[in-house]
Amino acid sequence: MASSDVWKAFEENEITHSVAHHLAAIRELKDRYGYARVSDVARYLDITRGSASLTLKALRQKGFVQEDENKFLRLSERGERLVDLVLAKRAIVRKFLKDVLQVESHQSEVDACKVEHLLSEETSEKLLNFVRFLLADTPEAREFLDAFWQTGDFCHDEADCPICEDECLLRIGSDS
Amino acid sequence: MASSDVWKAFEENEITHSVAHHLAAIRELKDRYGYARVSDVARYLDITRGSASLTLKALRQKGFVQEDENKFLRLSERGERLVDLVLAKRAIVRKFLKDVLQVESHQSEVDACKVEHLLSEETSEKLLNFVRFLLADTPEAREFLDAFWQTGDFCHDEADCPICEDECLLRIGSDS
DNA sequence: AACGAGTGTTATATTTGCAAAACAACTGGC
DNA sequence: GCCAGTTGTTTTGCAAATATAACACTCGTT
Repeated sequence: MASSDVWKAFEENEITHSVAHHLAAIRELKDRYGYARVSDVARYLDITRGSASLTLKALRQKGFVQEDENKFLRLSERGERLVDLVLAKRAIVRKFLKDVLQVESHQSEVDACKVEHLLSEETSEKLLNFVRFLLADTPEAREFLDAFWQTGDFCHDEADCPICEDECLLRIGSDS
Repeated sequence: MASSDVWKAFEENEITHSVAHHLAAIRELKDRYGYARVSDVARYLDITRGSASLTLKALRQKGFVQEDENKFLRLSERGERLVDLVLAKRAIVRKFLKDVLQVESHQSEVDACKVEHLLSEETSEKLLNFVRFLLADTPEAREFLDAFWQTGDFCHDEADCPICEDECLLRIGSDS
């Protein structure tokens, strides 16, 4: 009666959504303006300096962030690697949602941002490969995508849907 | 300097991960054993009865769960609709990860479970359509999938990757 | 009638992420 | 040199989501 291991894995993520964005903020600010201080991160994320100060202190203690002699922040090696992974995942998902599924642009941003820090390496690598293959200019990919985009809604008929053997994926399509 | 609206949208979800699983537990327990009480939910989720009691009380007050004269729980109309959506999203994502991307089975479960309650309706509907189209037995889909699965790793060469115009999706593929 | 097991609730504590406010340190203009 | 503005920290408070522990109720057995 215990399928608890799966859902409890939710907690066991390397970082939280909040932390991911603090780290990404440092990356972005340094890229754009050449430096990132606590206040800059706070402004960028639209939180108070106090909050940012606390979160960033924790990140310093965990070794993701380091501080200049002049209070300038930078990512440690670990921090860089982590933010690389997170930003890559965000980009991959966004690309997939926007350019393949053709989800509306802003919604793609939001959805990608929500899941970026939750996907496993395996999933994101395979999704990356998939998107690359799909958007490469091979005949198979082109023909498939053309057919898909042309079709529009494919199947809202519960009876002869080729997927719904084991579970019904259809309630989401019909009402809601 | 404020791209804060996107990442803050993370908080504005209809339900939390925890709530999604409490509701799903009621659904599952009623399906399997015919009833669901606070204790059953707690056992199923491997949390204490106290926690389950509090969470379920909140869900009663929000109108997602109702209580029998004999302390038996059941989902309200709204609760049923909500859990339908969440379980549909979980199933869609799992299907995509497992049967298209060929992510390892348990990892598919975990990743699907992590994002199930975060995806927008638009994204999940479009993903559903996509998966249906992919797994339907049309020549375009078959040929495309065959080609994809046969290819294995597609492109780990940063130079001439057809996707990486605007952003580098490659760091995830090369090191890590 | 009493006892023990199972059940539900409540009281209290912890953690996380944020805000608000108070404070000290620095900076630049005058 | 001084005053205003900016910066970083700290303290305090809050809300959500858990946990633990203590308590009360019900029921079946003896």
